Amino acid sequence: MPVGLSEQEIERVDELVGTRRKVARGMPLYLSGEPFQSLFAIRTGFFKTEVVSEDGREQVTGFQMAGELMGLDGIGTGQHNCDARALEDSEVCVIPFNRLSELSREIDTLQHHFHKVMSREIVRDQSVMMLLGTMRAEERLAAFLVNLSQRFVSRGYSATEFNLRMTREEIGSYLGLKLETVSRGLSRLQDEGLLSVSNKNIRIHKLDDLKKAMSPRC
Amino acid sequence: MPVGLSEQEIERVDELVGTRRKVARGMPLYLSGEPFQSLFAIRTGFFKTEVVSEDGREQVTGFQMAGELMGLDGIGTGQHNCDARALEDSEVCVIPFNRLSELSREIDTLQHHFHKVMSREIVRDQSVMMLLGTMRAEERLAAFLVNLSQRFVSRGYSATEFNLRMTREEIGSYLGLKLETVSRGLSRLQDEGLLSVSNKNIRIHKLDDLKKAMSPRC
DNA sequence: ACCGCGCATTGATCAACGTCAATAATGAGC
DNA sequence: GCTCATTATTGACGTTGATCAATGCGCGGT
Repeated sequence: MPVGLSEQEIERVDELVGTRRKVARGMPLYLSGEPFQSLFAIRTGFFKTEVVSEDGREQVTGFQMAGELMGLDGIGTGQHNCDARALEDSEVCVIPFNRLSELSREIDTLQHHFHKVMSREIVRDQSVMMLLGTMRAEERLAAFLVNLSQRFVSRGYSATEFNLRMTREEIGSYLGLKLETVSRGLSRLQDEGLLSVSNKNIRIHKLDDLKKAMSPRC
Repeated sequence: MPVGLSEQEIERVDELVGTRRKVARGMPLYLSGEPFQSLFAIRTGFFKTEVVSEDGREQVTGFQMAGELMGLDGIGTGQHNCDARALEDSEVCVIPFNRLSELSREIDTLQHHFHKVMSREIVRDQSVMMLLGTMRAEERLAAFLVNLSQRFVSRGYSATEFNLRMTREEIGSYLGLKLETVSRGLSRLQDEGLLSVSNKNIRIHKLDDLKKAMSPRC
């Protein structure tokens, strides 16, 4: 992942991320409470992370796709603090954390890179807080779809046509809404002509207008 | 902050956090968009952090008190991504980030400690996401007060009697509520006999019941 | 290809919270 | 100590999204 390394350094980073692991759709990569030992970089596939509170409430805290790092929440306590579950058959690289720590003490580019990744995770979480704290249902949905679109396009896929890997209920959990509200919101965006929904397939017709729909009503 | 260092290491960490800075009530410690250079550890006082979105929406993302670290959000982009503002006259230690990076490459206890702090920040943000996504107004308020109580008690102050440093509006922004809802919620908790509110002064009478009030209604 | 269950859509109703408004109380600054 | 602006409280009403319910559809598994 990091750039600007020497041949030799690249080799050492490569052997750091030696082992791989396949996770079948629906199966956990890790569960809350399990001892933390490794970070995971997604090679292929799609995951959700979910926290469960003491009183049984569940909340999806994020959806992760290829190239993204999972498990950062476990460093602080030495135990994973959320469940990570594959939304489709997936493959991850296993990154033993103590070896990452050692290596990042020697390769400062790697250290910087790792710090940046953690920091961006904090910023990402804060923007979700803003979404949950200030946006209305349809705005949240628009923001969610625009975010997905951008992440797909940065991976070389279409910005305007993609398949959702998660259910309405999971989207709702992530956005702080009930699944019915998600469904209604999608129908409404469709009625307004911004996109077409057919189950999990999304075709965005007016990406600009969808971005505008993230802001308070006209 | 870290423990288990040798005399010499402690000395080096001490000189890392050399300079201090006073921030008067209402003044910013840093603003969104400013270049990121340092982290800040609060010595005394009380801060809020606040993000402002493109369309002008504001959201308080946290309240920080003595011993807590601010500025982690700036590492990823090299710019601060939120405003940090003092809620009372405060003093912070300035921690130049590149020197922290260097030193943490040499002192692995420091490195581990720093990674844990960042990770805990991620976990904290996720629990706020859960609060915003799943809790009702009164539950959010109860959770907020219990959290404050715990943080005060871990600093040697009373768990049951303290002064809020922030306005109802700031509490509301943090909890995704309007200030009127915050005010009504506090009045309601008072009517139920769980606590007494007099402006910014809070006296918790039944901490256990307040904790129960964080869960869905009886 | 078929079956069955999980997932999605849509409608009707309701409660929670937001909005608007009026008033009261505080405390910061002079 | 006084004054004014800021902050807080409370009420009446409106809106949004949750809840309850019924139906339909699609996809995974065999």
